[in-house]
Amino acid sequence: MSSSRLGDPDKRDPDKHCGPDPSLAEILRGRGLRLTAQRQLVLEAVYGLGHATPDQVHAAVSRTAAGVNITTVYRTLELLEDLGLVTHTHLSHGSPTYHAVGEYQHVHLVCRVCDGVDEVSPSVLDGLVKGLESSRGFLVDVGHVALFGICRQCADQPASESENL
Amino acid sequence: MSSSRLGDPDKRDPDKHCGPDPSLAEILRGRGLRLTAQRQLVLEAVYGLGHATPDQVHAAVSRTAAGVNITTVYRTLELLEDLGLVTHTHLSHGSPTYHAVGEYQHVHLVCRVCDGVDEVSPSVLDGLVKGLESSRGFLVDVGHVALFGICRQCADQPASESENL
DNA sequence: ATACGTGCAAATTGTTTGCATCTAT
DNA sequence: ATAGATGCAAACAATTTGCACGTAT
Repeated sequence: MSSSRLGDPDKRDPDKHCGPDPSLAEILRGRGLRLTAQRQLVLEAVYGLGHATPDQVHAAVSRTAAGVNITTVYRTLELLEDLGLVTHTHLSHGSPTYHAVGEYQHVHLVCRVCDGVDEVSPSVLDGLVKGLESSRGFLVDVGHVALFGICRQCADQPASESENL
Repeated sequence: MSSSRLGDPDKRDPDKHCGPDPSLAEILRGRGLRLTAQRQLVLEAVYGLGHATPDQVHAAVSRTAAGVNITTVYRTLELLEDLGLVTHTHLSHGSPTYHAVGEYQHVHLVCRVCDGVDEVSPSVLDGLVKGLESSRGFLVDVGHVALFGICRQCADQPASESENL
């Protein structure tokens, strides 16, 4: 509890993400909310991790500034989602996966066998999206698509030696 | 709640599901496992419900035969999944959703606003599936696709009066 | 008769809530 | 100075596990 060097927005590549970190303050201010070290850290963690569970975000944040409570991570993720800076999806079991909005969009390919998560361009969905929009009026949230199945490696293997991670 | 008519495989439309209920016994036997009332009930519940959480399955089973423990439902769902009779996906938050394998395939359209779940034919995915298979060698599990977005009704509305279910 | 299955309760794990304290503004 | 934010602990909810009893085979 000495002087924690928390107020450090650009610990990582500033141009690595399109998310406007500097504007976080403005967005918060606009709502009468406060800019805190924790909020910057959580947002940075989401940017840096690509996609991560609350627990993983907490771990990442803790690496930089120990003492940040998991409760705060939950609350902050919820807030950031409310602010439109991040969203979450459910890749496989358990905890939700958060990722930055505005981050380059990608579709998740989750392998049922090895649990690996791959990413592809959302353009693969173009046809599908148009089809559903015209036939059902359903607007697909391209940024949140997760497709489950079997990846090439696991499909090739005899399905028995998939014990290794 | 007197004599529980447990051993009753076709309480519902026998041709409503392609899942071979009668063969459950054989499948179990083949593995040295036992056919029990609970297992039949859980399987029937999944067939009847279309897709449901463990809790909903438990409720449905309890309606027919009170006293079946939620623990057993969990264990049985896991077993049935292992046997290849059911699978689960994650539609929105929380608990997983189980549904029968072999059931007519369908793609879920989950509305972020009203939380409604719609279904469409997997044929809408044909192009996508082929594309991913050739480009990535990824075999999409068509039966487990959930697409999130906004349904027609919610898209039309001014986004404020979406309070009604 | 015997091993598998079930129910019950306790243990885990993930997430939320209440409240006193702390701090950005 | 003051309302909002955080940390801590307790409350919750969902799922899993251990174990003695029950039952399909």
